[in-house]
Amino acid sequence: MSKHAKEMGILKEHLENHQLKFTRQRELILDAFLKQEHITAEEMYHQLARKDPHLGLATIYRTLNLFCEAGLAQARHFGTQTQYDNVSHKGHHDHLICTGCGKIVEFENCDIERLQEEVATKNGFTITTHRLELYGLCSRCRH
Amino acid sequence: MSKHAKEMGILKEHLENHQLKFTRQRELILDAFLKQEHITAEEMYHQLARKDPHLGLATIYRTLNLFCEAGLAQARHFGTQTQYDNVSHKGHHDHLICTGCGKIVEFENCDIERLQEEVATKNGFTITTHRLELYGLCSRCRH
DNA sequence: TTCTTTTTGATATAGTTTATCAATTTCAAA
DNA sequence: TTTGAAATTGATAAACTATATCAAAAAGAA
Repeated sequence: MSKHAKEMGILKEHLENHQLKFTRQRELILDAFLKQEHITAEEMYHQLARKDPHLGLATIYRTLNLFCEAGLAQARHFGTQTQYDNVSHKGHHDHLICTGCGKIVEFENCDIERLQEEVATKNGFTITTHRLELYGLCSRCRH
Repeated sequence: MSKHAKEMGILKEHLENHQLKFTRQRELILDAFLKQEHITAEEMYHQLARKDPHLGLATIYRTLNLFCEAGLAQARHFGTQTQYDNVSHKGHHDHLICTGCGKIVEFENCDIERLQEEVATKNGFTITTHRLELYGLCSRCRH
């Protein structure tokens, strides 16, 4: 049994529910993906080229987008590229980012999460995930 | 005197401090920009094409990036395009995004903003800006 | 006005992601 | 196990966004 049995199960269920097929490539890409916190399609392409030189870039893109639909990944536009975040690694923490030195502090705040739910409900939405990033200066950079 | 005298002043000061010149195009683009909460370069290109058909797309990009440097605008990667947010528009709004149909609802929540400040202060940060995106399904896509 | 520097518009280029399509693979049914 | 319809893949073309290039035009100080 694989180390990633749970996520593999989520993927298989998604595939079944959408008349999609379980392939060697999808298994390979999921295994590689779950080892990362986040990765770009290009990075994964080069990383997997060693294991399977014939794995095409288009397949990587298609598969990572599939993972997003299955709820295993989350796309995030960063600079000019798209980062695919590993949702299972992520937990529920948000980020404080210092624009001076690049320092990143993770935090969790239940009250904020509760208010987010409130806003969503008020607008008829059901939240599956979210992203909160606070940009500013840390104490050292402010001086 | 223009309706956007304050922002025009900020731009002119930035231009002077950087040996840049005040041009008809920069004035035109700033006027159009300040009427929006946020806009893409492409949208602005089409919008201004009616007033000045010869205004090039490259100039729009250059100028919007200039506004970012002057602190008048803020770039935000959204979907495949870059949104240029109007900073002078005080009520910073956040986004509810439907992963089913792509529908986007803007919202504002003072309580959330207050809690964000709290978190930042606790960690020694001073927030200059933030990004909050809630992903989920709208009422129509849930059914 | 003159002259130097910056800017502009048109377009080429770079870089990322998606579309296309013949060949291959999957998987359920026979 | 074999068959066959449907989905997937790999290679590559195409679409798209944003930046680079460069001759011509405009800005602004002298």
